Amino acid sequence: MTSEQLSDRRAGILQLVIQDYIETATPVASRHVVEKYALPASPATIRHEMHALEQGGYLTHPHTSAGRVPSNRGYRHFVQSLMGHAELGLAEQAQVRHQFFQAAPSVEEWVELAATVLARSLGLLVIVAPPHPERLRVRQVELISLNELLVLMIVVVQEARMIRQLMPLPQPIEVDELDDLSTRLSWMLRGRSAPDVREAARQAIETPDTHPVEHFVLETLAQVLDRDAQRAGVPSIAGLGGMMAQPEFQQEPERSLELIELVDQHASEDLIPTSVIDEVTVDGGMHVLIGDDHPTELLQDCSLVLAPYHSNTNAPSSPEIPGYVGVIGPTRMNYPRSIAAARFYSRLLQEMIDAVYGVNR
Amino acid sequence: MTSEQLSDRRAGILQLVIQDYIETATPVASRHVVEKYALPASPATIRHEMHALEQGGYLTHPHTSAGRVPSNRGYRHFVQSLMGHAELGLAEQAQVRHQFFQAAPSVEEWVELAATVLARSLGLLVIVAPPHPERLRVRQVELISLNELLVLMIVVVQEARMIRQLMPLPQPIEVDELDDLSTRLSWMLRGRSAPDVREAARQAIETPDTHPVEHFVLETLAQVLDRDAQRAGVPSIAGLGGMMAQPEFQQEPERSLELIELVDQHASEDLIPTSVIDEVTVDGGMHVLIGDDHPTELLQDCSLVLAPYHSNTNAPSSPEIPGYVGVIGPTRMNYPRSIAAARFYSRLLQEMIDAVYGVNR
DNA sequence: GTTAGCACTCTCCTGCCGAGAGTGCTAAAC
DNA sequence: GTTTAGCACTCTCGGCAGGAGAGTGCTAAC
Repeated sequence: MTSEQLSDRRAGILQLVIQDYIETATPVASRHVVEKYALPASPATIRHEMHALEQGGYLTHPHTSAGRVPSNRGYRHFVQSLMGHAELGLAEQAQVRHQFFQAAPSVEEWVELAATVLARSLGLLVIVAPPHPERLRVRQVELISLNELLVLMIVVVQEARMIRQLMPLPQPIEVDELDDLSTRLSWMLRGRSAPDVREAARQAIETPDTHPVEHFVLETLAQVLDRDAQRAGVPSIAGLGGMMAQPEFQQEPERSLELIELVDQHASEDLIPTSVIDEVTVDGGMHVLIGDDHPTELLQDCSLVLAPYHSNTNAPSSPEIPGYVGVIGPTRMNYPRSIAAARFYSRLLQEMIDAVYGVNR
Repeated sequence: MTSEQLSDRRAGILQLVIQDYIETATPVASRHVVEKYALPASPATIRHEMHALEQGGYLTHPHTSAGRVPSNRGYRHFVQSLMGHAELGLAEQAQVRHQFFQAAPSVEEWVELAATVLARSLGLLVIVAPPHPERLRVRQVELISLNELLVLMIVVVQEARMIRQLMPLPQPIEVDELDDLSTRLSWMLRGRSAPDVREAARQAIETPDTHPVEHFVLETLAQVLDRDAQRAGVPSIAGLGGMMAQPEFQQEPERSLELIELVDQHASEDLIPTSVIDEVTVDGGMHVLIGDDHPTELLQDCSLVLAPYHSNTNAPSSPEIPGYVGVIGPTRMNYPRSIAAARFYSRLLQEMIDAVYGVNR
């Protein structure tokens, strides 16, 4: 029953109601929609149709004498069938592109820029994550003694990153022993990643003659490889201000507070769980989660537009965790614009990264 | 009249009222303070004294039948005369230090860490800025042709930073002309900073034979030097969640929203204007602005604890803009703890930066 | 199938009242 | 002179009633 086809007029009314509600954020009345869009029918007729749409689960009623509000089902139908395919205006595209060229060409910079610019243009919460290698592989290890008990470890990894780590030693070590250690580690660990390094640490502790510092250094190195792989994927979050200015958050202070805390703590995993990202095909596939599609309870009344992307930067030997552009807003958000923008930004990021860090390098 | 000395008892009562208000965030009544602190006097007597304190401008009344609330003047007196000198507990100091050593040894990382950890421990808004050179001096310029009209400029500056910039060219240039240009610029601009580069650009446009791209590159270079000097000083902001959870912000949604927007846009200059920082002596001098001391209207009901610090990293030739640890909270904030913490973190940052990036490098 | 009319329902705003909390004042006690 | 008890006074806050407004649902006529 609830899966029947909608008549053309009924679908048209649904579309108008949704568009109007997206615009005004107030329940839309039958009379209002008739007057605003000059429909060739009376309010009573529209009421009739609205009633039917409510039966079908596309609209709801906050209370007896209020206008209609789209339900999650209504929004879903709108996104899948009613809304056309939109692209960002060319002028806007050009302007955004220009800003990207102005910025320093680093992935973190672009990710940050994408989040802030997109958030400002949509007035919603935006989370942008860079693509990053699943694990880092050691190319070279350098150990520099700062003083007797403090060593600076510099690790160059094959993924064109340099990692530094300060290490307070558990016991002193001679400078030339340290030099010896670092050349030996560079040779021994080239091309290896964290699990291998952990294994080496285990062996070091079992081998009787090794200096105790060696085990310590290996453990730290493994930690540092993991940590930096994580860090390479840290997303930027922006647009909290615009989001909190949305009327739905003005009403509910305690919900708002929870959201503010998540953003303050950069808890992007709570906003876009990895389970959600895993479900999405990377190649140009957009994903729209509406209302209770979203696993996080806090975002039950929100929608998420997700545009994943990848880069062609990393060697195929090292699998890559894709990046994404995510837009979070009330279910009442402007879907056509948000979807178009998320798609555009994700493609732009991919393009920029490939152009500068890509194969020709 | 308002500057008379307070009797011991009166000062004691003021202190109790302030402590209690800091704790409970509700106006404190005469009866309440007598019972809670078992004072050897009746509520009527305390009322009498409170009245006198109100005459002196140390306390206020939200309305006739409410308890007393400290005024800005009251807080000021508390901070200057009543509150003792506190330091952070040794256990906490050790724990924070440990976290700093765990982190990657980069100034941005430490600044970020300081902001988040301090914000979490105080439940207030924290802004931490790194010290940074006023202007950057060129050491070397590298121009790499990515394609016919796209060049990647890499600038190594004497302040041990590497800057990259993508440049879409206004017109094509031969690869060997480009190589030639980069070696000439490296030689010509070594040790120069943005104003000198601007001057060179001006001369290039007046000299007839120079390639038009040269002027363009010089202009971009000057911009990039300025931009990166700015960027080196970008502060970290954290603790919005804890701040918004403070009762004073629960009441006033529109004020909260403004603050959220400032934080969302990283508008640290609006939160701690440079004029405020300029007034503060750097060497260990703490600054506490209470209530309307603060120039920003939005923060009239807030206080700011400011602990500036500098590094010994940069050459004396290049003057340094100091860093700071700033704590922003309602005037009702816990001053002893906030001041002790800001002092500790600013010293720790200075220590860490000097140890790793300091003179011995 | 469409429409006008009308009763019905629900929200929202306003004003009102009483309880509660705390003070300010006064007069008496120490 | 200081301290205290007592009491009137003031202000806030929560609950409640009532009226206006907004929209619907239904019914009967077109």
